[in-house]
Amino acid sequence: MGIMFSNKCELAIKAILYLSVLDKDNKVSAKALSDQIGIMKDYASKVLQELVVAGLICSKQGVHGGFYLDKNLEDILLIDIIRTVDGNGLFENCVLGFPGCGSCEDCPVHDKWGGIRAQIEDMLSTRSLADLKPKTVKKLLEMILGEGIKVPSWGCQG
Amino acid sequence: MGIMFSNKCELAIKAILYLSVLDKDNKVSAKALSDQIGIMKDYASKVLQELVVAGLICSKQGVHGGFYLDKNLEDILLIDIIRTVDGNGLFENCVLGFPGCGSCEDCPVHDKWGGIRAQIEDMLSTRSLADLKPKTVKKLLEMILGEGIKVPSWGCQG
DNA sequence: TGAATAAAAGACTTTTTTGTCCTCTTTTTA
DNA sequence: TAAAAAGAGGACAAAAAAGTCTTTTATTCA
Repeated sequence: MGIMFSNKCELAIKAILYLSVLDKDNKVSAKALSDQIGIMKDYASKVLQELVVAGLICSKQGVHGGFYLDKNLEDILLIDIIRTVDGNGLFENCVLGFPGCGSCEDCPVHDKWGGIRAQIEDMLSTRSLADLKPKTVKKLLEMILGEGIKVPSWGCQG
Repeated sequence: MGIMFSNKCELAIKAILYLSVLDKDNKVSAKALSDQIGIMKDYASKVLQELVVAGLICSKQGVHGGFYLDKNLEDILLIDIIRTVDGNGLFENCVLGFPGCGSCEDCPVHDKWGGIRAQIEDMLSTRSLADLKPKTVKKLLEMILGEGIKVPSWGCQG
Protein backbone atom coordinates (compact mmCIF):
# COMPACT_ATOMS: atom_id res chain seq x y z
CA MET A 1 0.00 0.00 0.00
CA GLY A 2 1.14 3.46 -0.83
CA ILE A 3 0.29 6.31 1.46
CA MET A 4 -3.04 7.13 -0.12
CA PHE A 5 -3.45 4.85 -3.12
CA SER A 6 -2.94 1.11 -3.45
CA ASN A 7 0.25 -0.23 -5.01
CA LYS A 8 -1.78 -1.29 -7.98
CA CYS A 9 -3.10 2.23 -8.36
CA GLU A 10 0.37 3.75 -8.08
CA LEU A 11 1.55 1.36 -10.77
CA ALA A 12 -1.39 2.37 -12.95
CA ILE A 13 -0.62 6.06 -12.45
CA LYS A 14 3.04 5.61 -13.35
CA ALA A 15 2.14 3.56 -16.41
CA ILE A 16 -0.40 6.06 -17.71
CA LEU A 17 1.91 9.00 -17.02
CA TYR A 18 4.53 7.14 -19.04
CA LEU A 19 2.12 6.61 -21.91
CA SER A 20 1.19 10.28 -21.75
CA VAL A 21 4.65 11.43 -22.76
CA LEU A 22 4.82 9.22 -25.84
CA ASP A 23 3.63 10.19 -29.29
CA LYS A 24 0.06 9.19 -29.84
CA ASP A 25 0.85 6.45 -32.35
CA ASN A 26 3.79 5.16 -30.37
CA LYS A 27 2.73 1.90 -28.73
CA VAL A 28 4.83 0.47 -25.95
CA SER A 29 4.99 -3.14 -24.78
CA ALA A 30 4.45 -4.08 -21.15
CA LYS A 31 8.07 -5.23 -21.05
CA ALA A 32 9.53 -2.00 -22.40
CA LEU A 33 7.29 0.08 -20.18
CA SER A 34 8.15 -1.83 -17.03
CA ASP A 35 11.87 -1.82 -17.84
CA GLN A 36 11.79 1.93 -18.21
CA ILE A 37 9.91 2.90 -15.09
CA GLY A 38 11.14 0.12 -12.86
CA ILE A 39 7.99 -1.83 -12.17
CA MET A 40 7.46 -5.57 -12.39
CA LYS A 41 6.74 -6.77 -15.90
CA ASP A 42 4.23 -9.51 -15.13
CA TYR A 43 2.24 -7.54 -12.63
CA ALA A 44 2.33 -4.52 -14.91
CA SER A 45 0.81 -6.65 -17.67
CA LYS A 46 -2.01 -7.60 -15.36
CA VAL A 47 -2.74 -4.05 -14.33
CA LEU A 48 -2.42 -2.67 -17.85
CA GLN A 49 -4.96 -5.23 -19.02
CA GLU A 50 -7.37 -4.06 -16.35
CA LEU A 51 -6.88 -0.48 -17.49
CA VAL A 52 -7.73 -1.53 -21.03
CA VAL A 53 -10.92 -3.25 -19.86
CA ALA A 54 -11.80 -0.13 -17.90
CA GLY A 55 -11.31 1.95 -21.03
CA LEU A 56 -8.55 4.15 -19.62
CA ILE A 57 -5.94 3.00 -22.10
CA CYS A 58 -5.89 1.03 -25.36
CA SER A 59 -3.91 -1.96 -26.52
CA LYS A 60 -3.07 -3.82 -29.67
CA GLN A 61 -1.84 -7.38 -29.94
CA GLY A 62 0.87 -8.74 -32.19
CA VAL A 63 4.18 -7.50 -33.51
CA HIS A 64 4.55 -3.75 -32.98
CA GLY A 65 1.53 -3.90 -30.72
CA GLY A 66 1.48 -2.59 -27.19
CA PHE A 67 -0.33 -0.13 -24.98
CA TYR A 68 -1.17 3.46 -25.84
CA LEU A 69 -3.48 6.32 -25.07
CA ASP A 70 -6.25 6.96 -27.52
CA LYS A 71 -7.78 10.06 -25.96
CA ASN A 72 -6.54 13.61 -25.90
CA LEU A 73 -4.34 14.27 -22.89
CA GLU A 74 -6.66 17.16 -22.01
CA ASP A 75 -9.41 14.64 -21.35
CA ILE A 76 -7.56 12.40 -18.92
CA LEU A 77 -7.40 13.20 -15.20
CA LEU A 78 -5.52 11.42 -12.44
CA ILE A 79 -8.77 11.11 -10.51
CA ASP A 80 -10.15 8.85 -13.26
CA ILE A 81 -7.34 6.39 -12.58
CA ILE A 82 -7.85 6.56 -8.83
CA ARG A 83 -11.60 6.01 -9.11
CA THR A 84 -11.16 3.12 -11.54
CA VAL A 85 -8.51 1.27 -9.59
CA ASP A 86 -9.17 2.14 -5.95
CA GLY A 87 -12.80 3.16 -6.05
CA ASN A 88 -14.40 6.24 -4.58
CA GLY A 89 -13.70 5.64 -0.89
CA LEU A 90 -11.20 8.46 -0.55
CA PHE A 91 -13.90 10.96 -1.44
CA GLU A 92 -16.71 9.37 0.52
CA ASN A 93 -15.50 7.64 3.65
CA CYS A 94 -14.52 8.98 7.04
CA VAL A 95 -10.79 9.49 7.39
CA LEU A 96 -10.85 7.98 10.88
CA GLY A 97 -13.03 5.08 9.77
CA PHE A 98 -16.17 6.06 11.65
CA PRO A 99 -19.30 4.75 9.99
CA GLY A 100 -21.81 7.27 8.70
CA CYS A 101 -19.58 10.29 9.15
CA GLY A 102 -21.66 12.79 7.21
CA SER A 103 -22.89 16.29 7.79
CA CYS A 104 -24.56 15.41 11.07
CA GLU A 105 -22.49 12.75 12.71
CA ASP A 106 -19.07 14.31 12.46
CA CYS A 107 -15.92 12.63 13.62
CA PRO A 108 -13.50 14.64 15.76
CA VAL A 109 -11.45 15.81 12.78
CA HIS A 110 -14.33 16.20 10.35
CA ASP A 111 -14.09 19.99 10.11
CA LYS A 112 -10.48 19.93 8.99
CA TRP A 113 -10.74 16.86 6.81
CA GLY A 114 -13.50 18.26 4.63
CA GLY A 115 -11.24 21.00 3.36
CA ILE A 116 -8.28 18.71 2.93
CA ARG A 117 -10.30 16.19 0.98
CA ALA A 118 -11.55 18.93 -1.33
CA GLN A 119 -7.95 19.93 -2.02
CA ILE A 120 -6.98 16.35 -2.78
CA GLU A 121 -9.88 16.09 -5.19
CA ASP A 122 -8.79 19.37 -6.71
CA MET A 123 -5.20 18.19 -7.05
CA LEU A 124 -6.34 15.11 -8.90
CA SER A 125 -9.01 16.62 -11.11
CA THR A 126 -8.24 20.19 -12.12
CA ARG A 127 -5.18 19.48 -14.19
CA SER A 128 -5.16 17.04 -17.08
CA LEU A 129 -2.31 14.84 -18.21
CA ALA A 130 -1.61 17.58 -20.76
CA ASP A 131 -1.03 20.10 -17.97
CA LEU A 132 1.09 17.65 -16.02
CA LYS A 133 3.16 16.64 -19.04
CA PRO A 134 6.19 18.95 -18.54
CA LYS A 135 6.68 17.74 -14.98
CA THR A 136 5.95 14.18 -15.99
CA VAL A 137 8.65 14.29 -18.66
CA LYS A 138 11.14 15.67 -16.17
CA LYS A 139 10.32 13.14 -13.46
CA LEU A 140 10.37 10.18 -15.81
CA LEU A 141 13.67 11.28 -17.33
CA GLU A 142 15.16 11.51 -13.87
CA MET A 143 13.84 8.07 -13.02
CA ILE A 144 15.05 6.53 -16.24
CA LEU A 145 18.46 8.21 -16.26
CA GLY A 146 19.03 7.43 -12.61
CA GLU A 147 19.92 9.52 -9.63
CA GLY A 148 23.57 10.01 -10.43
CA ILE A 149 23.02 11.46 -13.86
CA LYS A 150 22.13 15.12 -14.17
CA VAL A 151 19.45 16.12 -16.58
CA PRO A 152 21.22 18.52 -18.95
CA SER A 153 20.39 22.24 -19.01
CA TRP A 154 17.13 22.06 -17.06
CA GLY A 155 18.41 19.89 -14.23
CA CYS A 156 17.90 20.67 -10.55
CA GLN A 157 19.62 23.74 -9.21
CA GLY A 158 18.43 23.50 -5.60
CA MET B 1 -7.49 -0.60 4.67
CA GLY B 2 -9.13 2.70 5.39
CA ILE B 3 -8.68 5.62 3.08
CA MET B 4 -5.52 6.92 4.67
CA PHE B 5 -4.79 4.71 7.66
CA SER B 6 -4.75 0.93 8.00
CA ASN B 7 -7.71 -0.87 9.56
CA LYS B 8 -5.54 -1.60 12.55
CA CYS B 9 -4.73 2.07 12.89
CA GLU B 10 -8.38 3.07 12.63
CA LEU B 11 -9.21 0.55 15.31
CA ALA B 12 -6.43 1.97 17.49
CA ILE B 13 -7.72 5.51 16.98
CA LYS B 14 -11.27 4.53 17.89
CA ALA B 15 -10.10 2.63 20.95
CA ILE B 16 -7.94 5.47 22.25
CA LEU B 17 -10.65 8.05 21.58
CA TYR B 18 -12.98 5.82 23.58
CA LEU B 19 -10.50 5.65 26.45
CA SER B 20 -10.12 9.43 26.28
CA VAL B 21 -13.70 10.05 27.29
CA LEU B 22 -13.53 7.85 30.38
CA ASP B 23 -12.50 8.98 33.83
CA LYS B 24 -8.85 8.49 34.37
CA ASP B 25 -9.22 5.66 36.88
CA ASN B 26 -11.94 3.96 34.89
CA LYS B 27 -10.42 0.90 33.27
CA VAL B 28 -12.26 -0.86 30.49
CA SER B 29 -11.89 -4.45 29.31
CA ALA B 30 -11.25 -5.29 25.68
CA LYS B 31 -14.64 -6.95 25.61
CA ALA B 32 -16.58 -3.96 26.94
CA LEU B 33 -14.67 -1.58 24.71
CA SER B 34 -15.25 -3.61 21.57
CA ASP B 35 -18.92 -4.12 22.39
CA GLN B 36 -19.38 -0.38 22.76
CA ILE B 37 -17.66 0.81 19.62
CA GLY B 38 -18.50 -2.13 17.41
CA ILE B 39 -15.11 -3.61 16.72
CA MET B 40 -14.05 -7.24 16.95
CA LYS B 41 -13.13 -8.29 20.44
CA ASP B 42 -10.24 -10.62 19.69
CA TYR B 43 -8.60 -8.38 17.17
CA ALA B 44 -9.12 -5.41 19.44
CA SER B 45 -7.29 -7.28 22.21
CA LYS B 46 -4.37 -7.80 19.87
CA VAL B 47 -4.18 -4.19 18.85
CA LEU B 48 -4.69 -2.88 22.39
CA GLN B 49 -1.80 -5.04 23.53
CA GLU B 50 0.40 -3.54 20.87
CA LEU B 51 -0.59 -0.06 22.00
CA VAL B 52 0.41 -0.98 25.56
CA VAL B 53 3.80 -2.23 24.38
CA ALA B 54 4.22 1.00 22.41
CA GLY B 55 3.46 2.99 25.55
CA LEU B 56 0.41 4.76 24.14
CA ILE B 57 -2.01 3.24 26.63
CA CYS B 58 -1.78 1.30 29.89
CA SER B 59 -3.30 -1.94 31.06
CA LYS B 60 -3.86 -3.93 34.20
CA GLN B 61 -4.56 -7.62 34.44
CA GLY B 62 -7.05 -9.35 36.68
CA VAL B 63 -10.45 -8.58 38.11
CA HIS B 64 -11.33 -4.93 37.58
CA GLY B 65 -8.38 -4.67 35.28
CA GLY B 66 -8.54 -3.39 31.73
CA PHE B 67 -7.11 -0.70 29.51
CA TYR B 68 -6.80 2.97 30.36
CA LEU B 69 -4.92 6.16 29.58
CA ASP B 70 -2.28 7.20 32.04
CA LYS B 71 -1.21 10.50 30.49
CA ASN B 72 -2.95 13.85 30.41
CA LEU B 73 -5.21 14.18 27.40
CA GLU B 74 -3.33 17.38 26.53
CA ASP B 75 -0.26 15.28 25.87
CA ILE B 76 -1.78 12.81 23.43
CA LEU B 77 -2.05 13.57 19.72
CA LEU B 78 -3.65 11.54 16.96
CA ILE B 79 -0.40 11.70 15.04
CA ASP B 80 1.28 9.67 17.79
CA ILE B 81 -1.14 6.83 17.11
CA ILE B 82 -0.64 7.07 13.35
CA ARG B 83 3.13 7.06 13.64
CA THR B 84 3.12 4.15 16.07
CA VAL B 85 0.76 1.92 14.12
CA ASP B 86 1.29 2.88 10.47
CA GLY B 87 4.74 4.42 10.58
CA ASN B 88 5.88 7.70 9.11
CA GLY B 89 5.28 7.02 5.43
CA LEU B 90 2.39 9.44 5.08
CA PHE B 91 4.69 12.31 5.97
CA GLU B 92 7.71 11.15 4.03
CA ASN B 93 6.75 9.27 0.89
CA CYS B 94 5.59 10.47 -2.50
CA VAL B 95 1.84 10.45 -2.86
CA LEU B 96 2.11 8.94 -6.34
CA GLY B 97 4.68 6.39 -5.24
CA PHE B 98 7.64 7.81 -7.11
CA PRO B 99 10.93 6.96 -5.47
CA GLY B 100 13.07 9.82 -4.17
CA CYS B 101 10.41 12.47 -4.63
CA GLY B 102 12.12 15.26 -2.69
CA SER B 103 12.80 18.92 -3.27
CA CYS B 104 14.61 18.30 -6.53
CA GLU B 105 12.94 15.37 -8.19
CA ASP B 106 9.34 16.41 -7.94
CA CYS B 107 6.46 14.29 -9.11
CA PRO B 108 3.77 15.92 -11.23
CA VAL B 109 1.56 16.77 -8.25
CA HIS B 110 4.37 17.56 -5.83
CA ASP B 111 3.58 21.27 -5.57
CA LYS B 112 0.00 20.69 -4.47
CA TRP B 113 0.71 17.69 -2.29
CA GLY B 114 3.24 19.48 -0.10
CA GLY B 115 0.59 21.86 1.19
CA ILE B 116 -2.01 19.16 1.60
CA ARG B 117 0.36 16.97 3.55
CA ALA B 118 1.19 19.85 5.84
CA GLN B 119 -2.51 20.32 6.54
CA ILE B 120 -2.94 16.63 7.29
CA GLU B 121 -0.03 16.79 9.69
CA ASP B 122 -1.59 19.88 11.23
CA MET B 123 -4.97 18.18 11.57
CA LEU B 124 -3.38 15.31 13.43
CA SER B 125 -0.97 17.20 15.62
CA THR B 126 -2.24 20.61 16.65
CA ARG B 127 -5.18 19.47 18.72
CA SER B 128 -4.82 17.06 21.60
CA LEU B 129 -7.31 14.46 22.74
CA ALA B 130 -8.40 17.08 25.28
CA ASP B 131 -9.32 19.48 22.48
CA LEU B 132 -11.08 16.75 20.54
CA LYS B 133 -13.00 15.46 23.57
CA PRO B 134 -16.31 17.28 23.05
CA LYS B 135 -16.64 16.01 19.49
CA THR B 136 -15.38 12.60 20.51
CA VAL B 137 -18.06 12.31 23.18
CA LYS B 138 -20.73 13.31 20.70
CA LYS B 139 -19.55 10.94 17.99
CA LEU B 140 -19.17 7.98 20.34
CA LEU B 141 -22.58 8.59 21.86
CA GLU B 142 -24.11 8.60 18.40
CA MET B 143 -22.31 5.38 17.56
CA ILE B 144 -23.29 3.69 20.79
CA LEU B 145 -26.89 4.84 20.79
CA GLY B 146 -27.31 3.99 17.12
CA GLU B 147 -28.50 5.91 14.13
CA GLY B 148 -32.19 5.91 14.93
CA ILE B 149 -31.85 7.45 18.33
CA LYS B 150 -31.47 11.20 18.60
CA VAL B 151 -28.97 12.58 21.04
CA PRO B 152 -31.07 14.70 23.39
CA SER B 153 -30.85 18.50 23.42
CA TRP B 154 -27.54 18.82 21.57
CA GLY B 155 -28.39 16.51 18.69
CA CYS B 156 -28.06 17.36 15.03
CA GLN B 157 -30.23 20.14 13.71
CA GLY B 158 -29.04 20.01 10.08
C1' DT C 1 -7.00 -20.18 49.17
C1' DG C 2 -9.94 -20.93 45.32
C1' DA C 3 -12.88 -19.00 41.84
C1' DA C 4 -13.58 -15.47 38.67
C1' DT C 5 -11.91 -11.87 35.72
C1' DA C 6 -9.05 -9.89 32.48
C1' DA C 7 -4.68 -9.08 30.02
C1' DA C 8 -0.45 -11.47 27.76
C1' DA C 9 1.28 -14.39 24.53
C1' DG C 10 1.45 -17.01 20.73
C1' DA C 11 -0.27 -20.32 17.40
C1' DC C 12 -3.25 -20.65 13.84
C1' DT C 13 -6.62 -19.58 9.90
C1' DT C 14 -8.66 -16.75 6.48
C1' DT C 15 -8.79 -13.11 3.29
C1' DT C 16 -6.78 -9.74 0.43
C1' DT C 17 -3.13 -8.07 -2.12
C1' DT C 18 0.68 -8.76 -4.70
C1' DG C 19 3.40 -11.21 -7.79
C1' DT C 20 4.61 -15.23 -11.17
C1' DC C 21 4.00 -18.46 -14.74
C1' DC C 22 2.04 -20.81 -18.61
C1' DT C 23 -0.79 -21.26 -22.60
C1' DC C 24 -3.68 -19.19 -26.18
C1' DT C 25 -4.77 -15.77 -29.66
C1' DT C 26 -3.76 -11.90 -32.60
C1' DT C 27 -0.83 -9.43 -35.68
C1' DT C 28 3.09 -8.42 -38.50
C1' DT C 29 6.86 -9.44 -41.39
C1' DA C 30 10.24 -12.18 -43.75
C1' DT D 1 2.78 -19.50 -44.54
C1' DA D 2 5.89 -19.91 -40.65
C1' DA D 3 8.15 -17.44 -37.07
C1' DA D 4 8.24 -13.89 -33.85
C1' DA D 5 6.20 -10.38 -31.02
C1' DA D 6 2.93 -8.99 -27.98
C1' DG D 7 -1.53 -8.80 -25.45
C1' DA D 8 -5.39 -11.91 -23.15
C1' DG D 9 -6.63 -15.00 -19.88
C1' DG D 10 -6.37 -17.94 -16.22
C1' DA D 11 -4.10 -20.72 -12.76
C1' DC D 12 -1.15 -20.55 -9.21
C1' DA D 13 2.16 -18.91 -5.34
C1' DA D 14 3.79 -15.81 -1.88
C1' DA D 15 3.29 -12.19 1.31
C1' DA D 16 0.78 -9.16 4.12
C1' DA D 17 -3.12 -8.02 6.68
C1' DA D 18 -6.93 -9.25 9.24
C1' DG D 19 -9.18 -12.12 12.28
C1' DT D 20 -9.78 -16.32 15.68
C1' DC D 21 -8.67 -19.37 19.28
C1' DT D 22 -6.29 -21.42 23.18
C1' DT D 23 -3.31 -21.35 27.04
C1' DT D 24 -0.86 -18.84 30.59
C1' DT D 25 -0.30 -15.26 34.06
C1' DA D 26 -1.78 -11.64 37.17
C1' DT D 27 -5.20 -9.72 40.21
C1' DT D 28 -9.17 -9.30 43.10
C1' DC D 29 -12.56 -10.82 46.13
C1' DA D 30 -15.44 -13.94 48.59
